[in-house]
Amino acid sequence: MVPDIAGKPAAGKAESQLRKGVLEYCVLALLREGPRYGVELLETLGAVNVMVTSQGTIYPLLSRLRRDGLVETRWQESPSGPPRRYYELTPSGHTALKEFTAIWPHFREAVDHFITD
Amino acid sequence: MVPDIAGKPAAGKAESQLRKGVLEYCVLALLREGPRYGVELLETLGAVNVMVTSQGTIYPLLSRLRRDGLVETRWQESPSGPPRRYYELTPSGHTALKEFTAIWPHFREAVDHFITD
DNA sequence: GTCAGGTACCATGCATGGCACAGTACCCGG
DNA sequence: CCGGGTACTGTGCCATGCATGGTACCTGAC
Repeated sequence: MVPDIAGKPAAGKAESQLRKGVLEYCVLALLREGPRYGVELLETLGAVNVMVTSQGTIYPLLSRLRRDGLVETRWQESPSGPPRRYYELTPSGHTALKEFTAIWPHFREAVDHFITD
Repeated sequence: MVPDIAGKPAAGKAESQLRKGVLEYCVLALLREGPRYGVELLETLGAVNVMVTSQGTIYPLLSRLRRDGLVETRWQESPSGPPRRYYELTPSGHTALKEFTAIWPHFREAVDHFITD
């Protein structure tokens, strides 16, 4: 067993719920710039405080994306260490990402509207 | 049985997941301006497209808020129709709302950061 | 060699929260 | 007294983040 990334011990309940349904699209967005593998995605997301997450979140998420045909994968040797599974956007993945980027601004402004009196 | 608010037949999967963990605080935010009852909250939220939801969402949510001590309620007669249960923020509710409004900007910008290349 | 430690991946089970569906109760007008 | 509108409640499903507990591979020290 390996303890998850050092950082903070995972955020509060609210953050966790916020990530639901967003993490998926953040991952898709990262893949827009080229193939990435699991741990790499985990670290890139973790670079932004509020998106810190764990392997227990990322891998099931990536499996779902693969199951739903939004990404494709291929194994590739690592220069040092075990082989890595690289994830890559499919056309469906691009479409899903575009749909989200279209919705997100509306959602964001809706929340702003209610939160800021 | 009563069909839910006319409007659209509920949005897509993505919207539904986005609402998770946000709806709760939108409701708290609305209560900041004074006591409101269930159907009223439902309509106010529904005025913003992306927040359209149903009784099946609102009432369990309100029950949770009450269970967790974030709101208090009192019954009040309606000028026409069955009595209404009015919801009101407790100190805990105010605190929870403030915590969320502190987190939300970070979250919003994190998503923007990833989504917009 | 072999073995400890780091890297990378995977599977199971839980809690949460939105939602569909179904039901109850009250009030009014005809 | 009864149909329709208003308002509230409960149950069960599903998706998702997360904790937990692995497995497998590689490298370097000894």
